Amino acid sequence: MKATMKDVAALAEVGVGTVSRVINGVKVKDKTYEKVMRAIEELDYKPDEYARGLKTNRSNTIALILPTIWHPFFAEFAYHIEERLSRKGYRLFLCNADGSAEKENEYIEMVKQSKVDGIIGITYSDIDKYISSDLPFVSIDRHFSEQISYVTADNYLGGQIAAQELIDRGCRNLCYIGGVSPFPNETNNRKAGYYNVCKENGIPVKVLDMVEPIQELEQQLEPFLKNNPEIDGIFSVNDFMALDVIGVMKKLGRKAPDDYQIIGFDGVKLSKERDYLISTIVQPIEEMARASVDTMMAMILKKEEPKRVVIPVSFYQGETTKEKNR
Amino acid sequence: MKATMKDVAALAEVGVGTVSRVINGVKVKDKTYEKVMRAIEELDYKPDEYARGLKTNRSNTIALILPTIWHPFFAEFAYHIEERLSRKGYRLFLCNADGSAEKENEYIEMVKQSKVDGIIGITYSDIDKYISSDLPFVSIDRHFSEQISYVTADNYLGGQIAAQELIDRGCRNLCYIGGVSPFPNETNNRKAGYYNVCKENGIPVKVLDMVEPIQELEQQLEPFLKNNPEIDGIFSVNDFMALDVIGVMKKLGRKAPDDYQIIGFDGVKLSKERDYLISTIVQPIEEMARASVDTMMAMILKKEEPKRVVIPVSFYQGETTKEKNR
DNA sequence: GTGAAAGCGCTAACAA
DNA sequence: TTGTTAGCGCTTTCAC
Repeated sequence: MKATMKDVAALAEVGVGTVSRVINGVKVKDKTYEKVMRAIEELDYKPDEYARGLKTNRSNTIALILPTIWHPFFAEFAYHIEERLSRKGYRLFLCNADGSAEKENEYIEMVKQSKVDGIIGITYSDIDKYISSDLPFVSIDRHFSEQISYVTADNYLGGQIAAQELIDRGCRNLCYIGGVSPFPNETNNRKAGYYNVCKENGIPVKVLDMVEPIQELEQQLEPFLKNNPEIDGIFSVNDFMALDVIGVMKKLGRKAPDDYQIIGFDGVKLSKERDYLISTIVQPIEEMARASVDTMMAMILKKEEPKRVVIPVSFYQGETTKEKNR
Repeated sequence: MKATMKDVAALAEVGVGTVSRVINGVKVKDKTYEKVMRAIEELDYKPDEYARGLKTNRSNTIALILPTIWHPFFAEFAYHIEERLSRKGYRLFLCNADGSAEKENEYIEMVKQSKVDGIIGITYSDIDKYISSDLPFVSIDRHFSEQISYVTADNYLGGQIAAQELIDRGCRNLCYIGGVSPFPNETNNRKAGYYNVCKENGIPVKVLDMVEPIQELEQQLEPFLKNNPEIDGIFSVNDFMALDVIGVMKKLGRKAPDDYQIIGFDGVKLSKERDYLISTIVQPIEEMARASVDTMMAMILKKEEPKRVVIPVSFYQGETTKEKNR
């Protein structure tokens, strides 16, 4: 039988209010504290979070809504979020929206009645309408309105860096390969930053923008790459896309970094111990997770206003670009 | 202001008990049902899970304890677990134990007072001592005692298949590359199955077993591979290890599948859409997740006895083994 | 500094 | 079939 606060109070010969005070770190007489702690120990008492939550309307739980945990970028993000939350005594609800706006909203609804203290979300649909303003919400990589906090990597800067690094390595015919989503998102900024630096340097830049969700990727990629053999530098919207491009190029008998150079985006790693897969613009995922949790905590604990956090990115020299000449 | 059951009862002009019945699907008069539903709609009423949990001692929440979500195998597993649980109206607590027995136990403790309905765990320490027998627990890939359910892939079979496939492809000097953990686990069976098939066929088999946690992997791998140049077939304990072996072999100027052949284990994919990385023994992760959730549900809902589930594995022909001659 | 008591929103037993 | 009511285990006034 699980011990309750009443049992503890009885054994320690105090009132339940006093036990509650001890649990919550409210000052009591040293002697009383001792007695209560001994009783807690003896009975292996653990406060019931549900009874507590019913009273206080707090749950020490954050919901994390992701497109899918089955992707190294989101998995790493979730890893860091969990790590920081657990350090602060918070639990994590994991929610895979699975690319469906419907499931995103279902989760929002579910999570509301689950009494979570806040939501951290990488979401693609128009979620802001469903967020009540009193539930702290931190959006990753997506800017809604002034009412909603967001944390994002500096995508525009990333595009700029990618262009500059390719140019510095001798590329003179650049291209961008990405997708267009029905929902506005930050990846457009990657393209814009890239494009502008190309223009400033008078470098021609071709663009392949595929409509998402992307069907028959290879059938779109192959003719584009075949018809534009002059391309010697590629920036792709993310690392996975870059892997696909590399695969198609291999079929065409071209190999990076000798025959062309390519830079991805994200800085995906298969696990903590493994390295980046290719040359890429690295998003500092751990920092983003830290910023998200800090922002969340500020909103929950100090009732602070929503914040906007933009975090710089950096270039990682992998095996798909040449060493830079100095 | 959030609506409570009392508000709904008042608006519908019924008692709270009736509202509760409607919510819980207990039969009431059609007319009454209508009235209550209209009031629920009108007030946008959502039952408070905490009040409900306090009363019923159920939470509709399962804890998933993993070494780390930041690994494609665990991420895929978590993905499928979440998917199936959410379909059944359950929520998922994500817990990264991070390779520490301490953190595993902390989570067990935390989760107990969080009133989860059950725990699904891929754990490495001696967790069984801390599991009270009344909390449903499903262990993945690890067999504790008769009191505890487990779901595992058929690791022994996987080892056998790996040996047979290598032999069928003309390999005559095999080796196994893996690690030894201080905690007993199922990977030993992979090795045993492999080893036995080699013996039965009179094929010599070298073994490199590194002590976990593995330090300076390359410094152990390189001399072993260099000193045993006759090796033409390798089975490694998992896909990541295989990638490391492939990396070192590349340095030594040897390439799969022409210079040697290698088979991994796990069937890791970077994401749902992407393919397996190498030739490998595929664990049917989705099936394992399904079996785990089904077992959990049977224990929670029907109070069934613990179960033992072993699921077959299969070979995937990737680019690190030759086509089989027929 | 501490105990007594009200009540958070719900379920389930009981009575009608 | 339905309404009334007693708590689930805790926090938090309010007196003392």
